[in-house]
Amino acid sequence: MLDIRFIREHPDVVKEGIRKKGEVDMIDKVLELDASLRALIQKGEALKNRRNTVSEEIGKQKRDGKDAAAPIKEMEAVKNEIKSIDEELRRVEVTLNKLLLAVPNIPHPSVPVGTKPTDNKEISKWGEKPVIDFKARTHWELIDKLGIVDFDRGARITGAGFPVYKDRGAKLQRALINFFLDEAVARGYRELQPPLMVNATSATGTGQLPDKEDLMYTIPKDDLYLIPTAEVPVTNYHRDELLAEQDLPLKYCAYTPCFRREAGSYGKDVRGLNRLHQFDKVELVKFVHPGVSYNELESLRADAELLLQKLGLPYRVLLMCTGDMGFTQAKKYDLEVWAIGQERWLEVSSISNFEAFQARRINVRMRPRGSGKPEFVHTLNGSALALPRVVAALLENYQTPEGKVVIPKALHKYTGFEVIG
RNA sequence: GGAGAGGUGGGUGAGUGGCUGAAACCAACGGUUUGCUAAACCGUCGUACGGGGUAAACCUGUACCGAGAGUUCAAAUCUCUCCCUCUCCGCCA
Repeated sequence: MLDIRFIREHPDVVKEGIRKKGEVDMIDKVLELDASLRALIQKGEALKNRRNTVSEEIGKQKRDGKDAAAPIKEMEAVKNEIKSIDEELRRVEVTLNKLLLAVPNIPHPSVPVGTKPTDNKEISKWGEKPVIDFKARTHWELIDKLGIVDFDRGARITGAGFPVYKDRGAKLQRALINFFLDEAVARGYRELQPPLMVNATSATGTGQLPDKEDLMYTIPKDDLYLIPTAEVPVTNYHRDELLAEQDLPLKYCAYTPCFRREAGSYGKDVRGLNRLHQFDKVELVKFVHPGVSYNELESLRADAELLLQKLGLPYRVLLMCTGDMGFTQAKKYDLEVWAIGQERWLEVSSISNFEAFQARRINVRMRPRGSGKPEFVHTLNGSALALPRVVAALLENYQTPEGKVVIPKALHKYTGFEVIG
């Protein structure tokens, strides 16, 4: 959510930002509602002022034993007027709020303007694509051969996109989760284990609701949502809190399964582990001072990149263009890892600065040192990392001519084995 | 799921219809003292949205004591509904 005052004072900047993201511009309507809301507030407040003054008078007169019938009569009329203005005000407020929740975050000036994947800017690359003298298998071919993930039985148990990991496949998952968490904790992130279901308020706070409801699995009977990412519960961890400036930045990491409906996906995108309805991820979340959020974004990116480096997986960093960014983000990087079997880049991390967009929705502020007024913090998050595609890249890039897979050294102490197959 | 107790400012916690935006304490912040630290003492100290002020200061209005509705001229305070927390019982991994 954007600051209504900012919208009021810089409508053109906001409209430009919305246009760049390719979203619907409802700013004129917002301004119109805002103006009538403020008119109603002023009218109502004048009447309430009258009510308060006269009521005080009545109290005084009664204490003095005087008759107060006349002012009481007057106040009955005022009371009704206040009530009808409040009702109208409420209606306008609800409409305005609904609209404001649907206004996207505006992109940072450094974000390239564009709508297509080719408008994303590659800003760096790490590692060399492996060179091999045999035909590389895809990870689903390797999985089939090694028997470490069972898609068919998963589909029988639940449905497509819910694989069962087994034997060394299961152990590899567990190893990666532990590796990612240990690395995060070593870099100053506090480990949280949050709920896997959230209520509607939390989902609205991070921006999944109202517009992305179809992304999530819902539990209608209890009015809950399965989390699509740990971002949702972890960012809401400090909802409605006033933080102390000296406690910032607050850095958290959390491992959770993630649940996504992914309606409408098809083709090679969904082969094997490329896109699942349930997958594991370690997420990093930061609450930071608004003045330093772009530095924090870079260090968050570095934290995620380090994992890929330790795993020896070649990757590239993309600065996402305005059209490829989500509704809530001001700036976003994607990390994409090279998978030799599929000969394509796989997104394994998405690292974003939301500025105050989420903080305003979830009402997380910090009190500046000294006597300043509370300010909204900035929130950021990044995957570090999403497991299935890391597994996919690991299998494909570290395969041997015989179809075995060598485990990178950084994982040995977590897996307890050095090769699969 | 059943019974009971409770939800007040950054925190603890007073407050049962008008003089309460809210005592007191703690924390925080500013200062005095001190060789430094600590302690002690003095002072400041809720948030949001308006209006005034060139503006910081400051003055002023309204709202907010879990959420919503109601009673009343007037609600933190009375009534109802809902949410949450705690205790006991039941069920259960």
